[in-house]
Amino acid sequence: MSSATTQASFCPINLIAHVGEHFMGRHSCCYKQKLRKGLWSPDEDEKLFNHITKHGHGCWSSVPKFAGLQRCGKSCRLRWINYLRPDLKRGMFSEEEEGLIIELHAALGNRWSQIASRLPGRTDNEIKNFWNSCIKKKLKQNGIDPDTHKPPKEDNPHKDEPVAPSIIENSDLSNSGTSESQSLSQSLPLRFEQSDMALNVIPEFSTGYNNDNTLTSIMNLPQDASFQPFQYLEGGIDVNPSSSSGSSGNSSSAMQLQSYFPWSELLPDGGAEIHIGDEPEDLKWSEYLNGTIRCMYGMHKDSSI
DNA sequence: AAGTGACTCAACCGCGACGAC
DNA sequence: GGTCGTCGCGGTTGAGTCACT
Repeated sequence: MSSATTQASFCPINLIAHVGEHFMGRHSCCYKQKLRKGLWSPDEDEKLFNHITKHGHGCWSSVPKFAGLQRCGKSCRLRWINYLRPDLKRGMFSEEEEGLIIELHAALGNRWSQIASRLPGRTDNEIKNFWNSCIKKKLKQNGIDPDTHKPPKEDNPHKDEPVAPSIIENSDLSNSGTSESQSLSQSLPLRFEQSDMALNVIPEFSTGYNNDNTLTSIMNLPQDASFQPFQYLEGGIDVNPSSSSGSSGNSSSAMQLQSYFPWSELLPDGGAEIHIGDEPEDLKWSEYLNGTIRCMYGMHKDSSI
């Protein structure tokens, strides 16, 4: 069920029938003031929307009073943020958004508000629901623990390796959005190998945000002569096997990578840095991201997230 | 048509952080 | 330093919907 189909009770343009009289119990504060709780009626939505678009929300606790609502400020704030805000994006999550959510969750954990801040038009609540209802399931189906972003411990060939130094504690991404000028120094050791995979050499990725708020993934290419970047970055790219088969070492792989991703940069150590956000618009984002995710998670080529 | 279980998602709840006094 | 009010966050709940029998 898409959010679009269920959010029909009100939209600023369209008032659609909605059954409104719900009193499901009250906050203590709401009880004291005999405030309403539960689902919002179209009338309430309209009052709140009109008030905030005219006057802004200011102090949330005073909003219900000035908007003529029998609600607590907290409830008004939630309704505005999750439903009435005009900049909200509606409908299903795109593949690109889904991939980004997974990547950000790997870095940030359940910090939904920070994840939401990287997805314009999406709310933390929406992303949290999407994660819990869809992505978790898909990752499990692909043999990935959604909490650790790794295969379950018993199947993890790297289980004896030190656990990724807490991505959350160490990553710049974990800093609350106060400073977007994070460097790219923190690594996300999402690297593992599965013998039954078509892809048997998994490059290691690091991600972070640049000063300009673009997301960058650094792919540390393996020191392996057999590495062919397009085993990983597949999708929408015409891979010429003869050109990649001659690759010897990560340096040439990186060069190949850059020849297909001209906005990427070669790094001094032979790796390549991909700037997500700098790519030409005509690139199929989903295809690129799919490749990235498969890469990060070491999925079988044919598996889908 | 009715019953049931799975699923989705809007909204609630409780808590911590923060600032003002 | 203590108290209070406000805000924002993450976890949880439960009504509504759908699919299946």
